[in-house]
Amino acid sequence: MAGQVQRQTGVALWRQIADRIRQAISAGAYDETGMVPPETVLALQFGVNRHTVRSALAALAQEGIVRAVQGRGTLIERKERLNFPITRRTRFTTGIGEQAREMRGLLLSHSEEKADAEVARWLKLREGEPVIRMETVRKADGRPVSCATAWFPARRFAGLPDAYKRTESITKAFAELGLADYVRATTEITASHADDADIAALELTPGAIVLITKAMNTDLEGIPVQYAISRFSADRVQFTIEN
Amino acid sequence: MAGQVQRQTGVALWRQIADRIRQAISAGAYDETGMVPPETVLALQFGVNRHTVRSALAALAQEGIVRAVQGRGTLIERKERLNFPITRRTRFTTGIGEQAREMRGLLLSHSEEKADAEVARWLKLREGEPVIRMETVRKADGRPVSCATAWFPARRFAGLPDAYKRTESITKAFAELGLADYVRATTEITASHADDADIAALELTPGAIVLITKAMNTDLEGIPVQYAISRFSADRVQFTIEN
DNA sequence: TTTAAATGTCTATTGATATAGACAACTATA
DNA sequence: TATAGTTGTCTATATCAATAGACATTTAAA
Repeated sequence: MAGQVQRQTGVALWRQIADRIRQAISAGAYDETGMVPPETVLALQFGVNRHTVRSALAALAQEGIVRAVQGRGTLIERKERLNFPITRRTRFTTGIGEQAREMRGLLLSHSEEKADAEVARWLKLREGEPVIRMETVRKADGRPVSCATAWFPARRFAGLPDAYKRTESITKAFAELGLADYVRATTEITASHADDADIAALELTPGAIVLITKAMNTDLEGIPVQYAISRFSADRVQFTIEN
Repeated sequence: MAGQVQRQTGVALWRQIADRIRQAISAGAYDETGMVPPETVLALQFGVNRHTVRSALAALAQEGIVRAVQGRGTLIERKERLNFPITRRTRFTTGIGEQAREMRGLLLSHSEEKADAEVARWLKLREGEPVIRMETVRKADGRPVSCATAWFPARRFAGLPDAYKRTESITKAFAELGLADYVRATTEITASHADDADIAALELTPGAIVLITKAMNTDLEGIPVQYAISRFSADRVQFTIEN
């Protein structure tokens, strides 16, 4: 963990340091001891005052990632960065399945609406054709991993929101409606700062980074069945593309 | 662009606002006028003082995204994002080629060294075997798009840095050394705040976001020929994965 | 039991961030 | 040529972020 923090960027040093330590933890940098280095050592490493390090550690403690014990040190409570493979067979639950005990997809809201230009383009519909929109949050072991807005052709998938609410899985909901299999056709990936909706849905703090995917799934005949914009906490997730 | 900014989170209000405006610009929110709303309007929208908005706009002006003209308003200068497809045949030059007139890869430095554990794992070498390391910056129409550190098996690709310096392309450099074709095997994608090296190499400002890829290319027999860590300006680039 | 090493708490000071208000300077247009 | 609307600059004040140092408290090991 080399490299210095940056001053006068509008991002407080304690927040930059918190982000770096969080990342180091999830990269397994402190696995041998199960503890973060002492505050004085971190202060030296980052070239800041011990109090600044303490602010960073306090923020991580607030997130439940570390726990300070007077006299002993600062213990690591939790260390995750989920790996998310993107392939033709990308599925949220099975993709992350082995890395977490429990995986849930929660339906926040849904509605039927007319496809705007963008949705129509991705789903290969005409503008104005009916689509189902679903807002979802996906959680691994109770921790929000991503929030998504997904669109589906309404004529083909009436009843999808109900099935999703029951099964908490797109794959299973599709299966209930007679679509046994589907494949990931296209994924676009960008990154940005979290906006208010992200901060609320993913339990982030302002200034956090989100990875954003725009993905289109098709059935086995290449007909689009889903278009989704998903937003992932960059601290908790990475993507892997295997070609 | 509704929603309020958040206070006392370690991220300065002016930076949150700059991020939001940058995003709104790239989403085309102000395409009709080609201008950002007046400072007083933005201040009202975000619920902050006009001076805070001015700090945000100053940061965006520094990035070259807007330009303030006294008496008229704040004009939008730039709102583009290069698309970078990731496939088995991912190549920097041909991938972005159509979206820019000129595409160059510049060799900053190179050296021969012994593979550390990570490089050895990716290139399927034994730790300590000789590898060539190259630091490069890739530019589209003179604008830095990414900087990369790449490793190659030294025994197989002696002379690669020279060939790259001449051709400004990995594909062509490989070809000169007798490797006619290669494929992208694996790509990992994460995101983070830009560090000092990124800021210098990519001409960014502190607080900017970088998309980070760790990629491995193999020859047609599946033998690794390159491992590279590339850092892209998130404001200028997006990735597309076609499956 | 002592001691070293770690976190916890307090005071004080400096610089960055944010607000508030007033007014100057410039642009486009009525 | 006024005038409304916009950005630019200045002063002043309050709060947050960061540094600095001193010392208390707790833990684990010598």
